[in-house]
Amino acid sequence: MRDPLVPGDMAFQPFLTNTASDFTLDAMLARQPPFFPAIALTSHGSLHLPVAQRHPMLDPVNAETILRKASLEQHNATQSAKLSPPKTLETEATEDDPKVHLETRHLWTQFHKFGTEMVITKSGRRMFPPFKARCTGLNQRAKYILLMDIVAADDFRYKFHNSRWMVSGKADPEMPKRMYIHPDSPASGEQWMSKVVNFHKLKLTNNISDKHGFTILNSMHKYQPRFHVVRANDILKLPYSTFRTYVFSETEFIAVTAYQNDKITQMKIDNNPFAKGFRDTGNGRREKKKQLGINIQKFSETSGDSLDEAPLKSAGNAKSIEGCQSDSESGQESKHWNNVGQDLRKISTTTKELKPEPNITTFHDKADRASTDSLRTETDSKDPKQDHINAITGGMTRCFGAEDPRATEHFQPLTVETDQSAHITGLGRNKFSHCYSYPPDWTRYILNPLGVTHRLLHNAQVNMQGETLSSVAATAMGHMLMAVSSDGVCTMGTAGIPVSSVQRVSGTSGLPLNFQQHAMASQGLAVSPFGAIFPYPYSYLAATAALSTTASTPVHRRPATPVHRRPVTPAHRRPATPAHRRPVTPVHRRPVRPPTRFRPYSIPNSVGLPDNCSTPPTSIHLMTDRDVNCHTIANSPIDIGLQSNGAAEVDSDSSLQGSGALAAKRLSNKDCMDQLQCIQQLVRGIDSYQDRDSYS
DNA sequence: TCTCACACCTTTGAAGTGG
DNA sequence: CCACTTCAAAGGTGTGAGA
Repeated sequence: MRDPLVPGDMAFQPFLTNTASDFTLDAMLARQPPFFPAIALTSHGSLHLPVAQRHPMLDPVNAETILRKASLEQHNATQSAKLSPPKTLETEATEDDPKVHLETRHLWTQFHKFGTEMVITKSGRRMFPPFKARCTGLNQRAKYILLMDIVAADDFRYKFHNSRWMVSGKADPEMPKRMYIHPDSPASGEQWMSKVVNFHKLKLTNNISDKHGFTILNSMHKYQPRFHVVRANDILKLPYSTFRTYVFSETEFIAVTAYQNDKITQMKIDNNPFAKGFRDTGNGRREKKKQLGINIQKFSETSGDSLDEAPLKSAGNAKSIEGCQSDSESGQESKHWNNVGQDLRKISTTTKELKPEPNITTFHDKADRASTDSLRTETDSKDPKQDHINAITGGMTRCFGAEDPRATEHFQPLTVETDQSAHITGLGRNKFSHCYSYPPDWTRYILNPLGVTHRLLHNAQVNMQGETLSSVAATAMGHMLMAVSSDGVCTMGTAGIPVSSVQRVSGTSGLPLNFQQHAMASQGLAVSPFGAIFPYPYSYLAATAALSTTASTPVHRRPATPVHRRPVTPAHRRPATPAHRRPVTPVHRRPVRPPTRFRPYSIPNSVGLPDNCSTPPTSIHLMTDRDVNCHTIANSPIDIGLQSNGAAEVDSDSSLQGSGALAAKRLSNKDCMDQLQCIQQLVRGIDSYQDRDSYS
């Protein structure tokens, strides 16, 4: 299936007029719908990103039918592929078989039961529950880049009415899509598998002009996070690398600017440590509120009235909350997830039976943490094949609410590969890829030596977020990552694709994700000129160092103590300052404080450092049955070419990471260098614009 | 429906302390 | 020097008033 191109459906303007001639626009338009929003420089030199318009809806019924058929076809194809796996240039030693387990599934499931809501603000909010995954089946020596993005789950706008989410109309125009690269990327499979991959730094915003690289979402719209595993030892190889996409249906959520469902609010308060102040057991306003409520209730009881609802949280629940409390944040997550992992290891080896779905509901109400873990694991052990069958035959549920009967656990991977041949041939694949936002011909643009302009379009977005990005780094990442987000054809893994997942991702109403403008923004992540990725505090430093620009205070930091802060440390914090201690004056301290207090988000050093591992290496293969599994059918021909070009695909020498020598080695590919140089030249113009803007 | 100031909380890491 | 404690800044959270 291929979307009809509707002329004028989306404004498509070249970002820089002097490069417009480089862009094979005609060829692109002839083959596929445009992907990019119109981007223009304002008079101040800042970038303006109008919201892209949508493609007219396809018939939802047709779309579903096609999706279902494509999924079944692909399932059959992959089954036969199992019998005779295709030969690729990958050696046996480097083969991998990634499986991904959603570590926070129990939380997600709880929230999903009531319709997960995610608050989005202008300044950006984290996701809660956090998206934490555990990977297994990776090649220990190969390097991987892990990414996450959030796509529209359907094409509707929702409203919360009568305590349930209802469709309230057609979706608003989509926001520019951005992908978040895990800050540790790239890292070896061993490193990824040795810990839980946490995407808690991903932030959501509704600010369309966001410059921090946060993921921009529309309020009151439903979204589906996706997890991508890209086998690449260098960020520059992303567009040519094999990558797989994993969708967990329970991570679907609705973006809101204010919570609608009180149950969700309460669950967030109960589970998010940062919201501890609002717990009934805390000293926050909620307690006062509750006290007030109790008084009212007492008054009501004494006066013969009764309240409809008992407090949501029982004492037992509070116990559970405390157990979950340490789950969330990075400081203690290692310990916690180590514990969880141990629990899982204990149980997962013995629970292989398919458990009925109601267990999920059951453990919601369990106060005892062990019980929750146990039950969670039981649900985790569901047979993935059964999942697949259910997904195929179970229809396409679109409901999303407290009465959501779906409660599906679709963990079959969506394998997305940059198999060029698949772009051109294979109608079935194209069908699917189409539905899954990977334009069939994308690789051509990656290969197209003249295809610089569309990269710049995405450079624009990368540069937008970044005071933090060096021009070269941003440029390199911009085009590469954008390429990944749109790259390749989605082929299905051996296990097939859950229709409902596809449906949600692509939009049942027929919205092809081709129309979503993916731009890899990575939320403050930057790529060094040599390909290493840094979190933005580092990138800030790196950028200033690399470009010798004047350092400015990062915009995301508060320049001074906020007025709303208590000027004096609370008494409970300083109850007994020893008299023998020298009084510390802030003036004495401050100059010493570095410009950023962020701890470097270190490249996982868990190799050989088990204490830093969330689980010991011995546990890495002890995943439950329901973890997703898929096979690589083929690598991108481009990828293969690069790999065979002398650059070490399996680069286990992490000590060289980011070094100039390694960078030179990595960039030995002439094409790559040429592209980079070309982009560098073109982006200088953007930088000058930005500099002028920042100093004005 | 959204924005913003706010109180309350955790996280973080430098400074301080004592053995 | 090292382990530990203290403490303040940074930043994450839901609330609630107002637009």
